[in-house]
Amino acid sequence: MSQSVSRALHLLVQLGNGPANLDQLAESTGVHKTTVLRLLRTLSDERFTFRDNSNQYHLGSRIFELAAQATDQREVRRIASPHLVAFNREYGRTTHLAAMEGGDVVYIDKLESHDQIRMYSRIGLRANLNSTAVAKVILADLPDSELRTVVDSMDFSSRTANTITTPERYLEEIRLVREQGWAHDQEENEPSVNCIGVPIRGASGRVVAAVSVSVPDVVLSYERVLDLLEPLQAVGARISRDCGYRAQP
Amino acid sequence: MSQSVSRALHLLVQLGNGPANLDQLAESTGVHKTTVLRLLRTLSDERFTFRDNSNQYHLGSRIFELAAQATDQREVRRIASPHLVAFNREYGRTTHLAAMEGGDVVYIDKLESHDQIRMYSRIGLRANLNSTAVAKVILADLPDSELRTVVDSMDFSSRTANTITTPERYLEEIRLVREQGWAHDQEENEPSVNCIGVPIRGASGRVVAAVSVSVPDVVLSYERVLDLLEPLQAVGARISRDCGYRAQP
DNA sequence: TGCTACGTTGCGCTCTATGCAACGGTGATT
DNA sequence: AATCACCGTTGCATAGAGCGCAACGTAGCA
Repeated sequence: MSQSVSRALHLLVQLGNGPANLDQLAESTGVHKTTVLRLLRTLSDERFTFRDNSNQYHLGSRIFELAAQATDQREVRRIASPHLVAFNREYGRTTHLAAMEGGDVVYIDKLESHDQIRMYSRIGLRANLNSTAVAKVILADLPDSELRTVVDSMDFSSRTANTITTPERYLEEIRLVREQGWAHDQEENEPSVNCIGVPIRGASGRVVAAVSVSVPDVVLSYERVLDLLEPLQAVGARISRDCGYRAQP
Repeated sequence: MSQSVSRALHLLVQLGNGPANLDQLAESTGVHKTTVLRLLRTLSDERFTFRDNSNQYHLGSRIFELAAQATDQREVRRIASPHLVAFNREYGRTTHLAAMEGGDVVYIDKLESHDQIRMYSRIGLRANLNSTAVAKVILADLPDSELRTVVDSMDFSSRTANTITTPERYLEEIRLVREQGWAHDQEENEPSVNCIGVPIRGASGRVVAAVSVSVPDVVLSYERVLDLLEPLQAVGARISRDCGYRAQP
């Protein structure tokens, strides 16, 4: 469909067979040397390729980065599952696993609480960015520039008296989350429901998902929910480890 | 430099953050939705991305393939080194490690024999495609279409009386190599020098390099060189294993 | 010192890639 | 059940991006 893109991709595939120089790539892809040079420049700008001292082109670090991230994404749910089940069995609280999809934070797994009370949430549903612990945890890992973009187009509609409704207040909250490494939601998303969330990191070191527990305050007060923080962090660490994350890389 | 390529790469980077649909990608990259669609089609054609049932785009299998291949390439020399040293210490023969670079097969490591005789070869030097065991082993792993291309533009100049000088004869030889899993060079590259080579496979399953031993017939007859085949295959298997290769995937 | 091989650049033309506007299907909402 | 909104998709016409050519520069080799 798109000629130059197609050609660039063929170059990458070709480099998969081993390093090569301009002429070799030009011949094996049937593209003019000049064009190959310019395509490789673009590829190199984005670290999809690089050139060594002897003018040989190689596949670049971005390929590894993307592969690591993609693996993380594909695997989290499967890897997290047993840990979430164990956690849910022991503490019996509503447990959510959420991940970034496009501009949204989406619930990708959910375990119900053992008591009668059910939360309104469903796998596949979008989590409110401004009022949930999982969203805070995930957004906190974004670089500032991207965070800005997301926050700028965020819907700050109020869901309870505690909902954060301004960008300024939200960015402050994100600062806190970054500092302490976990997030809370004190009746911000649903009245009388408190929630805490922790990040899951993958082999790439980036946050790939978040786990949270939600508890109605008729069951546990906010202070008692905080007792769950330590075990929740432990679960998060275990899942991260299984996803290939190594602390302080 | 190249607008559409640059945009396509940004899409890949964006998808590294998680799956996304058209509109989300259009917004995050600042490119018109229509254009994003067309770029993604090209990317999907080459398996760099794919689309799931709910129209979410994800990073595709090609990324993993490339990452695996690139890792293989980067690591072979380092991984092979101790094995080659051990083999060379035990059998004392000239040992070569070669890999595909561009359209060439290049020596990427060499260990000298313990006797006085030295071969004319050097790390970085290109191996003759039509007359060396390492080249035969590496080319034998190429898909037929690529093999054809290489053979068509191959230099079949004769180096000894035994050198293969026709494409037909060479393709026949490759068939043999594929069948038996190793290659020989009976005084085809240098007069009075016999050689056998075996493949190294990486995590991707593809041949990423080849190891060979070369012995002047004043030192060992061709038949005695064949005694080295089994230990050489063992070394090849060990290196392959360390490169992440798992037999019969 | 001359030669060859290869990376690189400027230029002008062509064809590709792009944005627009409109269509159609699907799923959510009331 | 009906309507609406959302989102993927297509045809078209234009702009300008990408292309190949030819020439230059340079490094390595004989």
